[in-house]
Amino acid sequence: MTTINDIAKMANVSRTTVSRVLNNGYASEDVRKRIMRVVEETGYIPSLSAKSLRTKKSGVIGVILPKISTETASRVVSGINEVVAKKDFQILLTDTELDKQKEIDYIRLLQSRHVDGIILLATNVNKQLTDTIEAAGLPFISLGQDLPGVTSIVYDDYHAASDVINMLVSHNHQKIAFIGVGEEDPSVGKLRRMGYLDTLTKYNLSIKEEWMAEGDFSIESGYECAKKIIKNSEGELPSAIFAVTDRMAIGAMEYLREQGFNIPDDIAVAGIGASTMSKHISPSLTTVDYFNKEAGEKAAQLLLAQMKKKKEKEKFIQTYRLIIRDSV
Amino acid sequence: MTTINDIAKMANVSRTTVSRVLNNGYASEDVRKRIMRVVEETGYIPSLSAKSLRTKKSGVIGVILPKISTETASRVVSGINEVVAKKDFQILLTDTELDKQKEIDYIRLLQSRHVDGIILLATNVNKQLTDTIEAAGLPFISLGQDLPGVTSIVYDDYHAASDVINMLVSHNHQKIAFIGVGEEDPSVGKLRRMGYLDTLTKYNLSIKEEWMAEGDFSIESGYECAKKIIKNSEGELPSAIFAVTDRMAIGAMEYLREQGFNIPDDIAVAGIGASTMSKHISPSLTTVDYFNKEAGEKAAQLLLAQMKKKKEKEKFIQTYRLIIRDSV
DNA sequence: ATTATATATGGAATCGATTACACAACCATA
DNA sequence: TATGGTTGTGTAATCGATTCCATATATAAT
Repeated sequence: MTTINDIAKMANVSRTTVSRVLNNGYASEDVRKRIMRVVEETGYIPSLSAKSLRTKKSGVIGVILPKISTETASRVVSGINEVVAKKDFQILLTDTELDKQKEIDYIRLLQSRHVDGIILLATNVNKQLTDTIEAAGLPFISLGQDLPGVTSIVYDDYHAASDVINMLVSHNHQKIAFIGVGEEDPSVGKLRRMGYLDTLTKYNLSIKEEWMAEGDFSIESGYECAKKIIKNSEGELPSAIFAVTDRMAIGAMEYLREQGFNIPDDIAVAGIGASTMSKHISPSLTTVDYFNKEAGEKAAQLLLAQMKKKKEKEKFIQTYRLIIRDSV
Repeated sequence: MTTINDIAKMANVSRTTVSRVLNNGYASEDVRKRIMRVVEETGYIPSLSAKSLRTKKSGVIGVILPKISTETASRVVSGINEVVAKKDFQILLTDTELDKQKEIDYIRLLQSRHVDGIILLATNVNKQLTDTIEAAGLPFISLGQDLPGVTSIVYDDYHAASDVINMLVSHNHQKIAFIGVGEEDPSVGKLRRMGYLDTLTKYNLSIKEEWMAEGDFSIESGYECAKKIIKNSEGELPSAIFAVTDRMAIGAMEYLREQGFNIPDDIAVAGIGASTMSKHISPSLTTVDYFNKEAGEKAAQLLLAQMKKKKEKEKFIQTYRLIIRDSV
C-alpha cells in the first residue's frame, strides 16, 4: 500500500502539502500538478482509518434494522442511501433480528466505529435503550417509534388504523375483526390496536374477544389468525378483517379464499403497508401507504442536519395515504 | 471520550497491559480485575479506527449491490449478514443504482475503508471492473456473475431457463413467447435467453421475433412487453410466455388478465426468482427458486475462508428448483 | 530601504490503539 | 549458588493521516 509519505517523497514535498492538496487543493499550481501526477500514477488511496482516527469523522452512518429482508426495511434503507450517498456517506448496516439486547449492543458498536450518526428502526422501546442512545452522544434519529429525548419520525399509526375502520364502516361493515401484534411494539402493536378499538367505540360497534387475534408479522401468522377468528366466531362471523400489516392481511386472505369465502362480498380485508404484493394479488388489497422510502429520506436529511448542528428533540409525523382497492 | 490511556492511568498500569487484557485477557488475576472494573465504570469503548489503522483489519465487509430495494438483494444481504454477524463482522452497504462506473468507484472506496473483503453483485461485466478488483488485492467474491479471476457463485441461468421451457413443452406448449432483458447483463440477459432459444431449437419449435420482447426488470415493463407481444402476433398468439424475472412475469399476467385471457388456459406464464409475490398472486406463478439467501450465505462463507487463506479462483454453481404452480 | 502582509511550504505533535522487545521477579533444577 | 525457564508488566515504535505553528519567500505599502 502506498501512503501519503510515499507520495510526498515521490513528489518531493512534505506530507503536509500532500494532505493539503488532496483536501482543499491549497498549493501552488506547480506543486499541485506534481502531486496529482504521482497520485494518479500510483493509484494512491488515502487510508480512511487514519483519517478517521485523526478527524473523529468516518463518513459512515449506522443503520440499525429489526430485520433486513422486509420490504419496509429495504425501502427505508433505499431512501436513506439515496440521500446520504449524495453527500458521500456510506451505510453500515446492522440487523437486530428483533432482539432487544442487540439494539443496544449495536449502538455501542457503531459508536466504537466512529460512525457520524445513527438511524434506528426500533421495535422495542425501553429505558436501557434510550440511556444507551443518550450515552453515545451521537446524532441520532429514530424512525417508526417515538423515542423520548430522540428526534423521531413516526408514522401516524393511530389515525391510519382509525381511518381504515372509518372506511370499513362507510362500506357498511359493522362486524370488524382484528389481527394485531404484541404490545412491546408501541407503534404497530399498541397504537394501531388503539385506533381500531377507539374507532369501533366511536361508532358504538361491539368489540369481541373472538374477533381479535395476535400474529407475528408473518404471512403464515395472518393465515393462522384468520383461521382462529373464523373458528372462534361460529355464531356470528365478522364481515371484515383489519390486519395491522399487509403480510398478515395477505395470509388472512389466503385462508378465507381456501375456505370458500368471497372477498370482499363475504368478508372484506384491509391491511397496512402498501406492499408491492398488495397491489398485485387478487383481489387487490386495500391498505395504507406509509411512504417508507420518503420516511427514510427524511430521516437521513434530519440526521445530516443534526450532524451539522445539534438540535433539540423534534418529532415528525409522516403522512400516510389510504389506498382503497378491491378487497373491501 | 475515554481512551485506553485513561483506563491505564485509572487502573495504574500501562496501556500495553490494558490492550492485552482486552484482547487475550493475558495478565494476572489482580490486574485483570482492576482493569475490567475501570472499563465497566467508565463505559470505555475502544476506538476501532485506531485499531484498524494499526492492525489493517476493520471487521467490516463491503457489499456492492445493483439496487438495494429488491427482494433478491435483500435476501442475499440477509444471508450474508447472518453468516458474517456470527463472526462479529458488519456490512458496509453500497448501491450502484445499476451504474457501472459506481461499481468501480465503490470498490476503491471500500478499499480505502480497509474493509476485510468485498462481495459484489455485478450486473455489468467489463475489463475495467476486473482490473479494479485485481488491483484492490482484497478477498473478493462475485455473486450472480462469473467474473474472470474472481471466485464466483453463479446461478445456473442457462439450465434454469432451459428447464422452464422443458416444463412448458411437457405441458403441451409449442408457441412460447419470451420477455428478457438487455445483454449487458451476461447472466439474466444472455444466459437465460440462450437457454430459451436453444431449448426451443432442441424441440424444433419456431422462434419468432414477434414473440420476444425486452424489459428492464420492472413490473411495468413486463406489462408493456406482454402488450407488445400480444399486439404484434395477431395472427398467431403464443400459448405461453416465459419472463426471465418474476416481476416482469407478474406485469405480463396483469396485462393478460386485463385483456380477458385466462391464465393458464389461454396463455400460461412462468418466471424466475420465486418472489414472495409469485406464491401469493392468483393464479400462483410458476417460477424458479434460486435460493438467494443461501447464495448470500455461501458467498459470505467463501469470503471468510478467503480472508483466512488466499485461494485460487473457484466457481460455484448454485442449485435451483423449479416450482410448478397454477400459472401453467 | 524598510516594514508589513500575503502566500506557500515544512516540522513535528497528535489521534488511540497494537506489538516487538526488554526486563524484573519468581521458582525450579543441577 | 549459579543457571535457566516462566510469568507479568512496561517502554517505545508504529500505523497513516491531519493540523498547529513556524518559517521562507514574494509582493505591497510606507
